[in-house]
Amino acid sequence: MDAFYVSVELLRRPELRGKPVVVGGTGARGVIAAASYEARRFGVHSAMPSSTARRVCPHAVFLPGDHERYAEVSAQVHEVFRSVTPFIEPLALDEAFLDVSGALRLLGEADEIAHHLRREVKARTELTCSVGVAPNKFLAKLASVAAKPVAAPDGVREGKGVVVVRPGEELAFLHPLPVTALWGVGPATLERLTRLGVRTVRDLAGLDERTLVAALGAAHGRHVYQLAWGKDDRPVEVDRAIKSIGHEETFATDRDTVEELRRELTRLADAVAARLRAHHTGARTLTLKVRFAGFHTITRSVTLPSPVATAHSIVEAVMPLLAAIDPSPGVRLLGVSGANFGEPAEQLTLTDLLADASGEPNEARPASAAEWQAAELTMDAIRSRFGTTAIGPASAVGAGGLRPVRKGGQQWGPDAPGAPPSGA
DNA sequence: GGTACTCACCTTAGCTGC
DNA sequence: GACCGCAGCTAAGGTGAG
Repeated sequence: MDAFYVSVELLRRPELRGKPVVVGGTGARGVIAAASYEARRFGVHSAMPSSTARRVCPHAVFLPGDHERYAEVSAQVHEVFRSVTPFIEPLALDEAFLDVSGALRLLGEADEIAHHLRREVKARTELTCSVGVAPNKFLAKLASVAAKPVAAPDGVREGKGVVVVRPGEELAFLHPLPVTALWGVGPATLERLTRLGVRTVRDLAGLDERTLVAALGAAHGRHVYQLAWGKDDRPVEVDRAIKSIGHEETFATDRDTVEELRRELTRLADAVAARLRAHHTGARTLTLKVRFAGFHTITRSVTLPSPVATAHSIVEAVMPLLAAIDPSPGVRLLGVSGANFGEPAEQLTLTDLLADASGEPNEARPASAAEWQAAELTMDAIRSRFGTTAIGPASAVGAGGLRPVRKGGQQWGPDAPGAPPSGA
């Protein structure tokens, strides 16, 4: 999708069409999620700090993001995809790989299918998308980039909409591109490649594979070398199982006591646990992430004997890691994630819980793991009926009241004080 | 001096068991 | 008993994508 988040906002605000519009964090610590092509002319791009964007494009209209709305539109787009093929690998809310090799007889050549998709997406959502067609995923991705509109300082050029790379044309398409076009070449790899005199994909393809392995490591070096020759045999994966679930949050102001951090940790753990239970799984490895005021970031992890799926168990396991950290320099971000999935040791259902409700009165003793699980299952039930703000762990409540964590709820940084919350 | 969130994957190092 | 090589696991950090 082209400038997806901005395009969705423009459906509600058509008077902003043709103007520089950006979507993202409104607070001092926010970043840009998407910029209209008119804003990109001034150098605004996604992941740019909002403060920088305001400086380089002060006349742009800044809008908070609405993750839930984008997910709804994304679902509509994916319905269009499913009308063409069941072989879909979602890459992001606004991007997916489609294996259309099985639809060729029914719908025509791949480029005809691409135009069909663009028409259907436009008819369904009023949004435009760009489609890349190629023999493999990596080239299709690059072709879709080549199909997009271009923002130059002198104006916005309309994109081709569809770019097809036919078998035999791969290297002619690929080799003139800058090496940063390759998947896996970010700032760190670029610096190493620049030291080897590499600027274009052609330069890279001209190197010996062993040279690349020496410079980038075995896996990365071999991978990048294969890509430089247009080789990518990864299939379109329809059911990619997730391997980790996590939440992290940058605070509007730094936290500097363990007690404050414990409250934040409980909120984050509650959100992680709820998602683990929604996936009917638990996590054995728990990772704590702390970013200090100076942006130095550390991670600490622990692997448990068996998987857990309650906020209580997560906090209990991670709290010693947090307690060993000195928060006095100020902590700007806290995160917690779970991985190494497996079935949680004690797996109650809501039915078990209701059957137990007639049991004996509680004594003055700490709650058991099963009781914590029962309590959190009850929270799941209440939230599914009354919404995520209906209930939360008491130990997570701070001066600002209950602030539930939702996936994507604070995607682009803390809101500006006084501004309407993102998604409002 | 400013840099979000989520997820995947890799590298390196240390430890353990065989 | 000491040592070596290897595999497997864990921990921490880094890189990259969208």
